[in-house]
Amino acid sequence: MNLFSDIRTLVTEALDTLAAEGTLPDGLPYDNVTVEPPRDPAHGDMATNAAMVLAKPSGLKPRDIADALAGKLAGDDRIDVAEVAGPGFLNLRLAASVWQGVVEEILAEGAAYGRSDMGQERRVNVEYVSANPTGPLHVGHTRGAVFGDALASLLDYAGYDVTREYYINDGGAQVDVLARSVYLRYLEAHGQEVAFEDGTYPGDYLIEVGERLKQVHGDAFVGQPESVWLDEVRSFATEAMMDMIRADLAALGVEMDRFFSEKSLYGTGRIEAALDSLAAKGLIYEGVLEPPKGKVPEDWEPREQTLFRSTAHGDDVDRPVKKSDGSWTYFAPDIAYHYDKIERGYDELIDVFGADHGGYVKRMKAAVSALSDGRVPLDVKLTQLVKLYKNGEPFKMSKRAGTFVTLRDVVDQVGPDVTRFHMLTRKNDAPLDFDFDKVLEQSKDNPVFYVQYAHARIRSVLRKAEAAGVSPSDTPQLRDEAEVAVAKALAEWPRLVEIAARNHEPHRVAFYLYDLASAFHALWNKGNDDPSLRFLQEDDAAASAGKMALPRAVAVVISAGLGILGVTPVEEMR
RNA sequence: GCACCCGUAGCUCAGCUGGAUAGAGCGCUGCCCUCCGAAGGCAGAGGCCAUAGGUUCGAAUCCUAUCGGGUGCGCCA
Repeated sequence: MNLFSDIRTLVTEALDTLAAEGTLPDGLPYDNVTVEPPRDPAHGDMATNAAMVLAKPSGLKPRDIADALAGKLAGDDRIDVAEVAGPGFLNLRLAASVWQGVVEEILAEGAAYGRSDMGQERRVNVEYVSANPTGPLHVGHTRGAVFGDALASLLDYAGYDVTREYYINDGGAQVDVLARSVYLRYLEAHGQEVAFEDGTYPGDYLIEVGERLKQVHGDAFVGQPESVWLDEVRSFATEAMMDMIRADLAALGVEMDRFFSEKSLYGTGRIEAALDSLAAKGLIYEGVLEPPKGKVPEDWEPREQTLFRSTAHGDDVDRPVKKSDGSWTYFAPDIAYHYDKIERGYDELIDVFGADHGGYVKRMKAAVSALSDGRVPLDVKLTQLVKLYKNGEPFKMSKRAGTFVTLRDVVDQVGPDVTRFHMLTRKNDAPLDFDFDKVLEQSKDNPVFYVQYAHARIRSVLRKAEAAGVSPSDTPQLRDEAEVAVAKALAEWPRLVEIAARNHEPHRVAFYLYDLASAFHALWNKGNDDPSLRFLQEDDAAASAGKMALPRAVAVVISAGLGILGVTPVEEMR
């Protein structure tokens, strides 16, 4: 159930009636008719712009339409007052029974309240993290992981059929570098002195991998040329890194449905097939790119390459798919990968990248548009930088100095719940401050705490009620405006889910939960002054029973919201 | 030079498919705090929504230009 869409239906039905009666012309488009909460609560509970939107197509004055509409709506028992205001808004004040009904509905539906069928089971592939398998996940990956995972859950909640996917970049030169680095650690494990030159990964996390390589292969690779060991060491090392990455993700509570290997695209004709598909559409050609305007690279020289005519699908310049030596650019397997996703039948694709890959968006969209003939939309979400702080002081990261902060560092210090919630307290494309101390602070300005606290308070009250022998009623009595305000916040949840899902913006859920918690805490605080507003009515089990309904409904919605964010609601805060 | 993202209160940021008098937290000012669960509560001040045009009944939101910040820009992924 969604109160806003219910009322909108009421409005459009009233419009139909007016049309049938001849007050309005037939066949007016209702597409732009909205029913929203007005910004100013003094304007009522809901407002519709129907009269203004329909004024032009009907040739009538907005106020005349609004007056007629108000007359129709006033007859519905859900509407207390319908009044015309401003340029033609129709403000609706809903009956008290409506808000009571919302709470009853939530208690009846439980976790299903707020779920939407908006997605119509359309298949969506959300690709996120996709970090190179050359080391542990760092903070930047953490944000992408949290964002992608919450987005996937949100879409699932909104009725989509979601696949969570990780693209393993195990086909390029960087995994050769990884293999050589592990080989050095392997030699080290055999007691040799080694030097880590530029172009190798000196990280300590490879020491163990070198030792395990020794355990498996003994000294078989010692003193041997690269041609002997490279393939074996590369796959050994890549798998070791992916094991580590999977464990990192698990620590954060992220579980992928599928890991897709870039390497699996090579030597299998998959890349060729994808490019053939583009070639068949006349989008592949041999050509020479113009040098970039302004800042020309020093070693620039014109060169003929195999190019994808991405400009035909909205890109700024055409993009090379082959290097001058004939090997694929990194773009080629990416095209093949997205071709694969399209062939697997997804209705919609979402890629989550770090903001430093922003320059890659247009060509990827162009590729998907070309490969699917515009049928499959690709949305690319970029996650901005995470700035780390400790005690309010910027925390400098340096691989060299060993102060590199990994996902594991973060999760070990503050836990997965705090990490996840805090990472969603900003829009994905806004930079995020992450202070190791502040995110653990128990105060109102820490949304993580504030929302959890609301849930814990409710659970505490319910435990006390149970101990006092109160059997909670499903029928609330909402008398005070603070109680009604909470019910109104609850009524917004289904609508919020759809807005957040439509925009691919899970942070909206976090902000909503903060607002809901805020309304709940306000009611609680009011109970401090006015005992009649307390949930537990001393020595009055019957009164307490009725008071339990509202907080129970709040707990249901907070749990559902936190569930989307991947955060566990707590029972107590001690 | 070009592309993308951003520019909203002193600070950090929300702001729905365009909707009415633009919101929250911090900070600031004032009052309250013998309160189911302490990690406080209530109220107030504070804005040319970067700037200038345009679209329309209506623009923080859409379009154009300009200014400022960030990111990226053919053989790194």
